[in-house]
Amino acid sequence: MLKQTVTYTTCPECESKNLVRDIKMGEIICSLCGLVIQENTVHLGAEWRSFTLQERMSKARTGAPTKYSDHAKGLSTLIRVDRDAFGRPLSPKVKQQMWRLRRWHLRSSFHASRDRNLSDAMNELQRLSEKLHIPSSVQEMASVIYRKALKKDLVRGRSIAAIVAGSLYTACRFTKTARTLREISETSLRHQKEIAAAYRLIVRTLKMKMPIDDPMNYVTKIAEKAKVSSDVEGLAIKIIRSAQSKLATMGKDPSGLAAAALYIASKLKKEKVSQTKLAKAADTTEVTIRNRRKELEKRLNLHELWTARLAST
DNA sequence: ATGGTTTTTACTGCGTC
DNA sequence: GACGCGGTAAAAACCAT
Repeated sequence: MLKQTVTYTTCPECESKNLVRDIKMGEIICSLCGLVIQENTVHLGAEWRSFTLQERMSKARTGAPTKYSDHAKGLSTLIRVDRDAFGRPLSPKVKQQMWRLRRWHLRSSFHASRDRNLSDAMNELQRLSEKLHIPSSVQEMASVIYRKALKKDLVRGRSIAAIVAGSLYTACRFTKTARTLREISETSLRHQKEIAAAYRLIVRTLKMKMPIDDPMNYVTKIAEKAKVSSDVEGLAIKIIRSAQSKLATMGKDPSGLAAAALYIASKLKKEKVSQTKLAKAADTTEVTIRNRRKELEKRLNLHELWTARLAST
């Protein structure tokens, strides 16, 4: 098979310059639309592929719901401190030595279990990041968040995969990387609710100050997915901005709002984009787009839309 | 647990290509 | 007919209390 040797600087699919070289997978991908531009060398990821959930579950060695509490089971050999092998009481001096030994025993196995937890978690994080094409800097941040969560004992009694997904989502939100909770939960082994709970837990206990989920962050992603011109995209951004100043944006699904803004913009520019397309790109429904559109057109009356249009043409 | 808000699902009629 | 568009009602999901 012939290898493609052309090197790109922009994504041929969406014109984005945001290309990422993924060492592990040995390929170059567009971090916005996820297109794999160049597949070249060694593939260091998982050697198996899976097509159904069941298959994935059975093949995955990393994502198994290993519980933190399992580690107690490895500790069947407790060192006794009060009596010797014949059941006779020990002298205070020996007793003290035994306490020390016991403490080290506990401590070392604790460390071992923590290491295993961490390596499991990092494997899972790697898997998710590959599938979702997460920029490595964001992935790095997710791993830091996970370590902090581990230190705060948040993983005990919960599934590692859920906390990992939660950490990843937190990192995405924090860095304004446009990945929805649903996208993440669909590639994770855990359910969306569980991951959302993990996210809230992480934010709360680590006292992270999160930036609000800005519809603006989704505009470019949706625009490129639905193949909308950058002209329309710019207008959509203006629409959202003025909507935000008019406080018409709170409590609403941000990606739905972004899609509606794009829809209005495309209509104003007579560049027809169907609701269905936008809805699919935004991972929402046509109804939501219609509702947002109605609200937007009501709040920012036609006059403003016209001036916005004039300003951009 | 519950009630209020938002999104989704499913179904409708209308116009156009 | 197929498609896009707009609306509605009811179910489901979400959130604060």
